[in-house]
Amino acid sequence: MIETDFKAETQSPVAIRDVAAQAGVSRATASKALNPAAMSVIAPATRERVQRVARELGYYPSAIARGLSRKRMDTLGIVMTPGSVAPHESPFFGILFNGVLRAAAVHGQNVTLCVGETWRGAAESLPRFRDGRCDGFLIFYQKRESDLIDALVNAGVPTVLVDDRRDDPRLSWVDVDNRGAARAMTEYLIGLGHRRVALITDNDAESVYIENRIVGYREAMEGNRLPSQEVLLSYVAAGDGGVYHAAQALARLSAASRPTALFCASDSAAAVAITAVTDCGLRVPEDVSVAGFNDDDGGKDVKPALTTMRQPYSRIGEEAVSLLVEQVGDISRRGRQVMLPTELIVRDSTGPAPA
Amino acid sequence: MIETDFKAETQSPVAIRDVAAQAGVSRATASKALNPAAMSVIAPATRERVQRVARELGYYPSAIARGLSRKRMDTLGIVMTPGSVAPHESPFFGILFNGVLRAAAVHGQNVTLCVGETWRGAAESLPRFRDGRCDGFLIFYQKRESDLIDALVNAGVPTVLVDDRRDDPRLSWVDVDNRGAARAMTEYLIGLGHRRVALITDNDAESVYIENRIVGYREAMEGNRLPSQEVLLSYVAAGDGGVYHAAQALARLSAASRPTALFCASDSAAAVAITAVTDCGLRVPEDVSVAGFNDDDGGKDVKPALTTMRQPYSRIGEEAVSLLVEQVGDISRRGRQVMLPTELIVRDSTGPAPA
DNA sequence: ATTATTTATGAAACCGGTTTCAAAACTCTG
DNA sequence: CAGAGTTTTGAAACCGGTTTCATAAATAAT
Repeated sequence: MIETDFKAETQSPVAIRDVAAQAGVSRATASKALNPAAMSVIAPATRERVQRVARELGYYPSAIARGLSRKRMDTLGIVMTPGSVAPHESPFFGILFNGVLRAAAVHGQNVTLCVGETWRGAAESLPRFRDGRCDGFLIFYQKRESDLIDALVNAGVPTVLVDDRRDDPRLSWVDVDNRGAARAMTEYLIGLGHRRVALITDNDAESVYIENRIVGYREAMEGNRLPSQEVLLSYVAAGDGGVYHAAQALARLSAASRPTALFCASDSAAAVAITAVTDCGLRVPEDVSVAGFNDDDGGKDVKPALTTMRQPYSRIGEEAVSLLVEQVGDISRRGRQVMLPTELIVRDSTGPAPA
Repeated sequence: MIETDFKAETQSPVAIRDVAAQAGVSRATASKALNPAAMSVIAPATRERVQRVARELGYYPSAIARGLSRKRMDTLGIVMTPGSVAPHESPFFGILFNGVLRAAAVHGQNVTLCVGETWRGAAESLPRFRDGRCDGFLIFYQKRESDLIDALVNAGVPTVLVDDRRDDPRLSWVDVDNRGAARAMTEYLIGLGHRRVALITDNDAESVYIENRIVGYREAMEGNRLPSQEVLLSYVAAGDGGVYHAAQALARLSAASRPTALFCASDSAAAVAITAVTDCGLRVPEDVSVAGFNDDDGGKDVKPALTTMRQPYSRIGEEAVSLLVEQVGDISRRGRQVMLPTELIVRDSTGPAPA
């Protein structure tokens, strides 16, 4: 056991009682004099005296004590999977975080990271989610079978999902129309004359948003009476060179059966696909068009610059926060859904189908 | 004002007093029966009864109440600049986060994000750092003039810096030897026969780690009696096409004065530089070698695969956490420094200097 | 000058746990 | 079976704020 002779002072050693004593008022008065909401009740002279004393004494209010009494911590939790900050997903998180953090600041909310150590079996992590630290939760892109969401919603915990449409009417979510966007991208490629458009995903259909992109792709292909051609890679397989190999396998098919367009479910997958195709001696976009999704991975810097579907990540983050804050204030306001528009960004990696 | 008829239940409505009452014991006994540390003091029969009742009632302990009484929240704060999750920095954060989160879990600590809204003027954000929410702070790569670190250290708040060596003996930090690593990379390029090695940074020397990389580069150049050639771009300029233009400007110099090697201070900068150089009709690495730093940006997938200096991000995160946890337990344990080794990863973007 | 109002303040309870310490209930000894 | 020793338990104080409500002080009205 470690012996210590002086204590850390994360929490200021001067409490409101000290301020009150020094200013010659009661704790109640000091509290009111220091809080914007109740401030007006206190006589200006008293208020200023208390505030001055607080400053002089170096008083820092305890968020914990306040939280205990107010039953509100003004803190939002971001729930993420242990591996969700994996390298190839991180650009996305970076951008989303910025939106979330900015919006949270506007609403006067703090943000904390909550890692659910296990996906199935919410029971295990529920205590950490219900310990009062957070007033509500933002859940990003969960696997379909996760029971954490249900557990939280059933417990009446304010929760906003950042993920494609779920059917529980008690659940708030915000996302883009992944299905429509994937359909639009596919239609765009078909419109360029491509007949063999292959889909490569670097995340399997366990994620709802990927599932919806797959469906959107199929709708477009079927709507045009074209056969679909899909390579659905798991998250890990994709990170492990899977995309490269898949793209190369497709590129090596005979000219008659080789897809003339590759629709990748993420920008990073698209970047890899371009490399793979080029390595096979084919040109992008002259021989094969390659399209991405997200517009998150510096697609401008890829060569050729990536055609992709832009997600309004900042706005997604902002909307999610405001939906959540609303719900924290009044739980009956849950069950609202926001669908944000995507934007087709045409750059140089796609072109007319080869004659 | 919004009227609400039923309340959110982030915090469980059943408190320890309810468990105690239902189990027919006092709050004190219930508390002990439920806490691993004190559990052994309670008679097995009583303990089990209390635990069963707690389960049946759906009791979730309040971290807030516990924190107030224990004066410990078991929470570590990660301090970051508002823009530090910018797209081109995010891969790095993603990786670092993983290490931090994993280590925190091992130590039973929660992790929260703290955004300092302003760099100069710690006074402004200090209240948020001293409100008791976090037991200590992890500060990532600060600008040199930031006074937040001093403010925290002076206040006796446990703090660990993830950044290159600082001189305050009260400060704990962990980082790689940026100076040595940059020197090693430069020496490696010189060893390949390059005489004109240019340095491009996508962050100006206000950051200590960049400053040290610059110094390391200069040491190597001067040590070999070679003139240095530096393009130091600010963070924003770099994000704004600055790296591309700088690299292209260098590539367009006459063959006699053109650098034959580009040492970029980050992988993303290196990736852009490769594109820029290629766009000028030069080949990498035959005409110009390009090296990166960090090994964070999927350098394997860049074409040609990037030679770079790998940072042990996971270990950095883990070391930082354990240094901090140690300090939270005993503030006198501050002032420890850990320097981790980097590793030169040679891939295809560098080669012998052209004859 | 007295009473009615308004404004300012503080005593006390509360939020939901933990911890200390004394008392109560056992278990052993002799 | 008394007395000593050990194990269990609970009353009460505490952590540091907020909030309610009654009272005190100041101001206005009669």
